[in-house]
Amino acid sequence: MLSQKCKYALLALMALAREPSDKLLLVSEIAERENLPRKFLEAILLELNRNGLVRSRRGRGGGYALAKPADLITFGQVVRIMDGPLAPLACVSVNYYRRCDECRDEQNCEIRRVMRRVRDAIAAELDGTSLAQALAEGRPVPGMAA
Amino acid sequence: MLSQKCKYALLALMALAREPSDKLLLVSEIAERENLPRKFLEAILLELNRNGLVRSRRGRGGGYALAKPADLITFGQVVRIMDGPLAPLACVSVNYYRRCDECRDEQNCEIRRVMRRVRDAIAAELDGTSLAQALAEGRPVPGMAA
DNA sequence: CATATTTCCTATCTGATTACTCTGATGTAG
DNA sequence: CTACATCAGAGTAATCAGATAGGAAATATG
Repeated sequence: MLSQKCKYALLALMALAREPSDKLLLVSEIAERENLPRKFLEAILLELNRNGLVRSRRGRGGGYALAKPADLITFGQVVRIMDGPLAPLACVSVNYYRRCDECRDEQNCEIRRVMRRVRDAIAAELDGTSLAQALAEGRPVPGMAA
Repeated sequence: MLSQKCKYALLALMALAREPSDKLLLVSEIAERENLPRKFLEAILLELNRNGLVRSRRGRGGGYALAKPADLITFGQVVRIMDGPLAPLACVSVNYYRRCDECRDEQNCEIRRVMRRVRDAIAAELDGTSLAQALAEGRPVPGMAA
């Protein structure tokens, strides 16, 4: 399960993705729109900023915007920043690999084989979906009957 | 990420799945073979027993065996028992559904839509793989060249 | 320049969860 | 009866989740 932090990050990023790329949103605006705790959200946006997903401007007229186009930010990037590995076991993680302490023969571990497939399935979805795509799915083409 | 508990449970179940269905293994035997903390494993097997995946016999000559054939025990069952929901968000969980507190319009949540696909992908792998299958993948047909 | 605004940064807090261990009760075979 | 093994529950230390608090730094505006 994703942490609240990660979910909030995704909600905030989607809110920014809905705006024109030069429009700055205040933390408090995002918090209100998405119904999120303001202070916590502030910390989250800070982290997203440090990781280059978001850019900010301080002082009056300041706020946050996406640091790059919404089709270049994937769910996978966000989850990895906020929660770490996508993989169900560290020993099948591509970006956060770590050997299992108890493991004697990693190559022939059946559980690992299964979990690798799970990891790949998760990564395929999350790395294959950008903020822009998620947004587009939500707003189906007008005139296209349901 | 799966908990250690869940990983240990899978390791223990795979160990049992390798044995003939009537053979009882001691907790200490499993712990030694799989390199797991004995007391912790004991608690885990107890939980698997309560949930009907494993059967036990006490006293001298006792031990644990699978409660049903290895092809009827799926990874999904084990993970749900030990760690709960497979889904990345509770609001897309089939077995552990819970609404998000901050959510205003679940039907139109774009994040939810993405996470539903992730959940389905995870569930397809985990519910689609039994202990028997995992075992079979590990032991490729002899005579079949690599 | 003064001031209001807004992000940036560090620190802290509380409660829950994780990963175990300990002690003893209960059941079973010989 | 007794050695063996699971069953049961409490206990514990460390970590993490989910926040909040308070102030420093930057910036637009008058």
